[in-house]
Amino acid sequence: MVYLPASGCDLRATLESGQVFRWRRWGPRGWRGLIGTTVVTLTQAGSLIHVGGSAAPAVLGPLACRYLRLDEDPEALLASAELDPAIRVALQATRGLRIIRQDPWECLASFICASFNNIARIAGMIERLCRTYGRAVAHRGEPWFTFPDAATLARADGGALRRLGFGYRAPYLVAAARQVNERQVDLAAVARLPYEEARATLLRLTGVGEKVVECVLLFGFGRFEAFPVDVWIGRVMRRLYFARRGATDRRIRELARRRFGPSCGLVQQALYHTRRIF
DNA sequence: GAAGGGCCTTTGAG
DNA sequence: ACTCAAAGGCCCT
Repeated sequence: MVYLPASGCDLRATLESGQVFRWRRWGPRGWRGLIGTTVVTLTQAGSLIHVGGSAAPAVLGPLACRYLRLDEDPEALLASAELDPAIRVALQATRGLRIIRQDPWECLASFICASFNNIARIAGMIERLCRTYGRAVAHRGEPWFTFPDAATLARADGGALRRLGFGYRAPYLVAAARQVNERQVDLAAVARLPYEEARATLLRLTGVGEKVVECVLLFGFGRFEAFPVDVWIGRVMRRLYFARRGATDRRIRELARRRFGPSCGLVQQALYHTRRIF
């Protein structure tokens, strides 16, 4: 077990803001889940974060630090943004919310499942996906399951996924897994591309459209220029900046990019989580 | 090339 | 039991 300085990170806001779907409450201030193949328990202890799990302390510390982005200061990004009062309120209400560094493939697959869906159901779907196709990792006598890799899901049967409750997303997920597995879209290469090229490349994936691609760029590739516009972000942004005028999601995203610059992703997640907690 | 509409599966929550 | 809405994408005008 290890203690890390929280550096302002609030675990609840970070883990329960809809960027990840696999963490479960563990005790009064804790969450348990997996980072890669390691079972990890994170506990908020004031200005410290306690890290336990199925690996040596020397591994757990850096793993959690990187995952929670404790090595970065979000305030630095916000310094150059144009923040009106409504945005400041959202940032204040969700203070401590970090953008997690997720595995690109897990993030991609998760957000393909997220389309026209709700978070409770997404979590259930992903849990069944991992139990069915993931690898069992024993931790203190309990089995936990890793997120299945692209090669495994590329061999999965669409019908089987439908029976797991994936609905019309089942064929999307299998198709995307094949594209990734066959390197039609090389995620490692995408990580090195400039934003616009990375975006265009990811959009070739089945089941990835204008909204999901922004989520993957933000949560999976750490591109803070991304600004996912879902139904809720669309509503609040239209109310704030497009009074009595209809605005397409594209226009909203473009306004956000101009206004919030490199902190787009942070502002978006603050707005999104604000409507979830109120 | 941009924008709008119909259709698609399932289920958690009220 | 019934209804509603959900971190949308695809395909066609």
